[in-house]
Formats: sequence, C-alpha cells, structure tokens
Amino acid sequence: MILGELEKLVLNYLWQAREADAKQVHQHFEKRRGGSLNTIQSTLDRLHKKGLLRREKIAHAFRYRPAMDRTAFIGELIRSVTHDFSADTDSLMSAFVSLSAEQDERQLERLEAMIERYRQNKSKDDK
Amino acid sequence: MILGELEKLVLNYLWQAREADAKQVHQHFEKRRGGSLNTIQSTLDRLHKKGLLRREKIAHAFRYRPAMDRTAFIGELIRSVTHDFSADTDSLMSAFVSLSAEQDERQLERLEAMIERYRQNKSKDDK
DNA sequence: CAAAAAATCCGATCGTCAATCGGTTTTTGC
DNA sequence: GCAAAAACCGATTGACGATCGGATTTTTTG
Repeated sequence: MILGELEKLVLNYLWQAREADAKQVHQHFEKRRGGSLNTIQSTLDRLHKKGLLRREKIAHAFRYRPAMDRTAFIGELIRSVTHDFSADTDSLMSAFVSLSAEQDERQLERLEAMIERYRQNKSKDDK
Repeated sequence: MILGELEKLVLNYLWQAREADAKQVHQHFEKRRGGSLNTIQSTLDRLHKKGLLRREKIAHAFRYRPAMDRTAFIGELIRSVTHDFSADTDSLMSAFVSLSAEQDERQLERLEAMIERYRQNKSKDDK
C-alpha cells in the first residue's frame, strides 16, 4: 500500500482525532501547510477508496474515521515487507529485535512481557 | 524509500546471488518476465543511485552487490514506518509480536531466544 | 592500431498515481 | 423552493518506475 505525503498526514491526524469531517481536517492543516478544502476532500476520498478510512454521513457531512488502528495498520505494512522481500520470519525478527535493542534493556523487557501476554491470549483461545 | 516492482525483484535476486553483473541479472529474469538488458541496466543503476547497491568494475563490466544485507534493509524500512506514523515503540512492538503470534508458539520461543542473544551482545559491548 | 564487440550512458516515451483545484451537481436546512 | 454547503467529476501537474533505442565509451582482438 503506497501512501502519499498528505495521505500519511491525514491518516495520522485521524488516529489522533479519532474522527473528523473534511472541514475539520482542512482547518487542522491549512495553517501548517495550506491546501484547499477540495484537496483534503479528495485525499479523504482516496484513503476511503483504499479502505483505510470508513465514513458515515452524519447530519450534512461525511465523518471519517480510521478503518483500523495504528497497530493493525503497521502490522499490514510489516506483512507487506515480509511478502516483498520474502523475508523468512527469522530475518524479520532479527531486524526487529535489533531495532528494539538499539533502545535499551527496558524495551527488551517490554517485548518479553508482550510475548507472554500473547501466550496467555493464545491459550485462552484454545479453550 | 519507494521501490518499484522490478527493483524489488532485482534486489531480492542480488541478496540470493550475492553479486552479479547486468548480463547475469538479465539472463536470470528474461525467461520468467522478459525485459531487455537495457531495462535491467537502468534498474541496477537506479538501485545504485538509491544507495542500495554498490558496484565495482571487474574486468569489463560492473559487478553489483547489495549495499546492506536483508536484515539491515528491513530494519530501515521498519524505521521509516516508525517515522511516518510516529509509532511509539509500543505500537511497533505490539504489531510485531501479534504478527509473530499468528505463527505459532515456536516463533515466540525463537523471538525470546533472539532477545536473549541481543542481551549477550549488549553486555559484551559494555565490557 | 583499427575494427568489431560489448557495455555504459543518455534521453525519450509511457503508465501510474498523488496532489491540487475549478466547476458542476447534489444535498440539506430554512 | 432556494441558498449555502458538501460531494463529485474531471483536468492538470509533477514524480517516478519501466522500458528501450540509439549514441558513446571502453574493451577485446586480429
């Protein structure tokens, strides 16, 4: 999934704002970067067509909201990397852990804690 | 870093072949997808300009080799995701662990083993 | 060294896609 | 029903990857 610069900004904004209509998005961006309402409109539209935003007519205008949360979306991106570079899970894990390790010991601990948490969930599913 | 379809294929090929000149790359791809030698040439050139391939004149032709290994490159991609979506380390880790967890328990164990391995490296660095 | 062969480089074309916006149509609230 | 707001349509521009043909440069070799 390729996203343009404005698309990324808008998507990020919507993860933060949870929900907004074109006008609000436009107001948010017009000072720091300009651009007409129409530009925002068509960007929202493109994101909607790409399945990244859901929309619903509220009163007189569409309200847009992310179709998935940040985590899920990042998951998709990582998945596509896996596919494009036929990265075996090992390279992926290795790349990732070394990234975390650049941080510090605490990150590694959090990572371990998350693994444990997913184990719990899994065994719950099995029941 | 945006890569086109052919660029990804060529890069993948070079990770597998370690090193090749344009002719070899062309021979590798011409059956399964066609394309002239020139097309391959300019693709290698683009990858070179993007800093993803190093090249060196050996005898009469350039030999290309990846500028970084798969793991490092994937690390870069993940880093750019982090940047584009201002993903705190937590979302990133969470996305990643849940991806691994889709696999199975064994993946989680490998992940833990890797964390341990990075710890070892780190304490060695400290010495 | 000169001609032929091989490889590189240049640049043109095409296709795709994001960004941008003007103008037209459709909705909606009064 | 009408005026304002919103949505939709479609044209334009700008990047950029893919693809090659042909000119240029380099290498080989007779």
